[in-house]
Amino acid sequence: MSPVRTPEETRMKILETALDLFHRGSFTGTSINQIVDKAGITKGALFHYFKGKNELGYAVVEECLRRQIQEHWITPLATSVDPINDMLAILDKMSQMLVDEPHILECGCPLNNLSQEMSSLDDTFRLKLLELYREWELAIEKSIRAGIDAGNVRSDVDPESASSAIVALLEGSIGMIKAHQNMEYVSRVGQGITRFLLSLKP
Amino acid sequence: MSPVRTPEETRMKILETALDLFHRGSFTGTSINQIVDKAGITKGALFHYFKGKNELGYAVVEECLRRQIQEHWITPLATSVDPINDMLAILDKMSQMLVDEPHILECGCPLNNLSQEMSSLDDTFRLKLLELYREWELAIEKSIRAGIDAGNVRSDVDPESASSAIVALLEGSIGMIKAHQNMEYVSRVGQGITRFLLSLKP
DNA sequence: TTGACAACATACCAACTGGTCGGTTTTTTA
DNA sequence: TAAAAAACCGACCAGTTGGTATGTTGTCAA
Repeated sequence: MSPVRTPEETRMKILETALDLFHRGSFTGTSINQIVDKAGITKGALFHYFKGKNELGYAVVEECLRRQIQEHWITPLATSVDPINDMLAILDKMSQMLVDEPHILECGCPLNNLSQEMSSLDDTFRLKLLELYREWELAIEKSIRAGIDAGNVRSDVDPESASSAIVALLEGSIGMIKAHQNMEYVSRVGQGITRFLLSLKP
Repeated sequence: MSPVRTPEETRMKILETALDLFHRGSFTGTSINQIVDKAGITKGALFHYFKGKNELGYAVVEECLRRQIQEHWITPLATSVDPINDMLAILDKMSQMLVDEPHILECGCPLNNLSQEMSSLDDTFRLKLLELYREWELAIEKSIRAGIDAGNVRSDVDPESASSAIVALLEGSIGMIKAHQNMEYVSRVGQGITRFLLSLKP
């Protein structure tokens, strides 16, 4: 007989439901009642695992969002010596995600959304999100250095400012995509991103 | 004797207070009570001028935010034939604004904030904000065309995708600045923006 | 088998939300 | 100058918010 209580799964269910609702709506705009309803649990369970709504948000950042960044950016770039082509490949995959999961077209990037919403309201949120951004930027920065050494990136590129600009361009683009909500804009801004990345090639 | 009731001023006061609170906080996170308190008026006055909170938001977009975009981007670029240098000059002015009005460092761009927050929640908001973005992009696009004709921009630059990427990069940058909240990051990402713009030069 | 504790459930709370409505005061119009 | 209309006030409303207190149920070690 399978156990009726699976605490790890319950916790995960809460985190994933919260992530999804924060993504589709917003942190402030999502109520605890919505989360417990959609997760099929009760407030008692939620407050058993998380001290409050903010703590739940922090956990979503540190567990869910960190995993996503790791998976999509940090791991693929970890051993890259040709970051420009590798990033273009990642963007191709992302672009495909926009087709497969259309709600991303409307809802944007969960990391960006949460950062835009909470950075000016709660410093703990801001710092936790900033940490993710730093990890992301550093992964790109490191790969650019490797790319320069391997002769795949122009030697006059400054890895620091380039990686910051790349992250800013990507987050800005996904934000604009959310406002446009159509694939024509996606390909238009995609061309712009591609041109920028190619301009870093020797 | 000066009139005790100045309806135009009252309406403006409401709009400006709402803009400021939406900017510092968010649309959803700002209550009507906050707005009327800070504006020194009452709910009766607010609902006399605006049917509801959403209508007030729409008016903020169409009146306040449009004016800001016009003032900072559209007018300066209207007659430009050297858009790269002219945009760099605008960015210099923006950078100075970050020093003079430090709350922009924390609160970001009101247009970007509202767009990120409301695009997936309310289609009327999205379309009104999108209109502003289109005007902004078109102003840049037009100036790039003029720049190409005048020999100040590379002829292989696609004005459409380039203008989209520029707006995305700028909005992304101001969003990242909001997460970082320090001037070092501003100059770092500023270098990245500068490099991108200069890469469009012949 | 039995405590002890973790894992839930549920009823409840004060504070706040956007919005309404009847009334008063000022301004404009006829 | 009278009446109509615009400008504004503030008490009130039903619904929702994040959070709590108290209880019940399942699990597992001793």
